[in-house]
Amino acid sequence: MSSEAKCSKPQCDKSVAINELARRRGFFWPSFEIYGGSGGFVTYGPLGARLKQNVEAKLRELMVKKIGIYEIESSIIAPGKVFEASGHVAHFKEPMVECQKCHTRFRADHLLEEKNISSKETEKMNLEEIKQELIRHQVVCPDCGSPFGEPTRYLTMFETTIGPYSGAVGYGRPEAAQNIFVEFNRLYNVAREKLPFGALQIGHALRNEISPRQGLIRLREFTIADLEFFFDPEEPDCQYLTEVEDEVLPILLCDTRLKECEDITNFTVKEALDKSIIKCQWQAFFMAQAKRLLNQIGVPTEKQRFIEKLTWEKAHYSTQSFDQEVLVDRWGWVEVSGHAYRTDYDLGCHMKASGVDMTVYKEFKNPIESEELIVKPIVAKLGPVYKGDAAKVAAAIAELPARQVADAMEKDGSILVEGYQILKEQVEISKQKTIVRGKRFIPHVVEPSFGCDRLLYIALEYAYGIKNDRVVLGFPRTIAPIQVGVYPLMSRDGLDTKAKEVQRMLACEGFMTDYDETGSIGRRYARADEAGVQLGITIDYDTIDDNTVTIRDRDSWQQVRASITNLPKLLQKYFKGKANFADLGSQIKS
RNA sequence: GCGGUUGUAGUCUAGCUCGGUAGGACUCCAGCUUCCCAAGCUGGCUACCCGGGUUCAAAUCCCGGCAACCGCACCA
Repeated sequence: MSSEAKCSKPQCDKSVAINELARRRGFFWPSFEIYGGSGGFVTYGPLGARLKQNVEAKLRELMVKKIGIYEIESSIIAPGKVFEASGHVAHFKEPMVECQKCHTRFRADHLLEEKNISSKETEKMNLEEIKQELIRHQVVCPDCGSPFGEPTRYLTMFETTIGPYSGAVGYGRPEAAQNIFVEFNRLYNVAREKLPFGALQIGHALRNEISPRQGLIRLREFTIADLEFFFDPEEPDCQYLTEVEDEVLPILLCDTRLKECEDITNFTVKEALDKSIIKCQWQAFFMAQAKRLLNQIGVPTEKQRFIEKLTWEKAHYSTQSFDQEVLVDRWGWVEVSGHAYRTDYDLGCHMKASGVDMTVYKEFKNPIESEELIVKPIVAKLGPVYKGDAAKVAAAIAELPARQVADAMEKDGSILVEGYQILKEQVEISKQKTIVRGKRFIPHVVEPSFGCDRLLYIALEYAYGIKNDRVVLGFPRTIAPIQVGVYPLMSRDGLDTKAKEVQRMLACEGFMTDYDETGSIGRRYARADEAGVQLGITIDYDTIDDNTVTIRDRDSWQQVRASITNLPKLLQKYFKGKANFADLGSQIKS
């Protein structure tokens, strides 16, 4: 990952300003502060929790509602077998060595790889063997040339025991995907045994990072949204493709990357598929939806890109992978979603490890009829001749290809099987018609996977703006954590009572509302802007007379006047994007 | 994990050299004032990261821990 746009002075850095604002206004802050804190854990406050819900709702809207994906919710802890089968136990456990002098740490397998010992071999070694190999090849610290200390293994999964028996190892899931694979049979049943279908799980995942930094970007406990979409590899067409085929995807191709170049090539979804840049229609579809998701939480297309992963960067299960990245002020390009074509890898692994059949049955459109030559030993005739060996002889005959037996009988009238001369009359040769009506296979999977905490951070960063020296969080209206703030111009003369009535009415109509009566009206507008409150409704003395209010737009600071009676309908249209701010009421001259 | 820097109210910070338990600004809360963009006045709440040591006395000096920031490493 490149790390341009780096800034040495933390002051001029958006992330510092956002973290400060987030703490102060209650979007998020480091957890467990009263005990000194613990790195890599975060608590979302009232505004943050709501913003996160709204971002996740957007994801559901694009992925779940529009394409009929099933959503599940399963457990964070899983028995050891699950992650042994998936390959995570092997891949999350890295042998490390530390230089005794300069204390730099290295991956032992990487060091041995330079001595032509493949990572497959090191995976099988225990720590003592790794130590011996390091000594044998005289591997020393590449930085200072000093010898290494004892190798250790670092497991990035959280390990625990389930129940009181220490033998029952459990792991905190490092991704939400495995729950879906493990439950495949039930889900397939619920889907009434039809492909394609997808399942989504949004939930917490755990990775015991060595050193989490970068705030919300890398956490030890975080929210992941894994979508596993199952389809028949022989019918890979996506029926919604026309909805996205003109969507432009900015892609940084492997070939470009190998030239040490970061130039982006723009493809429409259609082009990318035609030119086989993206090999799977569904994967292209999800990439287009992912691009739209980021657009809708405030990231323009020119600040997004998809990176085609190089062979050695791809996870063990994937044949083609793209990472979706967004340009972030502090850290450059940051991954927000991964799009992997996982083939039948995961279901295959769980099938093998559990012994449970996870194939699906597909009926052919036209049953395949075939005529097969059958050679059947006639045991009644073999018995009297071979006595005790008869069964063995019969089995040996059945082992032979039918064609070979038939040809020999035709030609010689007999065949030599395991030293026995078998005569024509001792077997029955016939043609048998068989009808194959279908077959069983393991579905293929494309997986879009999102980091929800990163999405939230990015929504905040792209909303962050400064207008007249004030911070304004200009969220897209569909994700604003508070939709409507209600303010009495004065907190007396019945204006406050009226304002509370209006707030209550709007809350009952289903809007996210806030009420604020302290300080001057200007101060309250400023507070609201900083929290990203989309609209402000102010109750003034005219309201008492004619039941109208002013509505203020957070982004333009313009105001219009509308009747309270019309508010619910108007606001509903506005928040669904079916009305503009100017449509909400009559202009007010300022 | 390693090395460097740092840790004082919600936020920004003064005080630390040379020990005598904290001062400001903004925010927040209450009251007054104020008829639409952080106005003003009065009052109020709130802090020395945690633990240990030295000392009559520690925000200050020493040791240990934790956390943050910057580099290194790590990020299946």
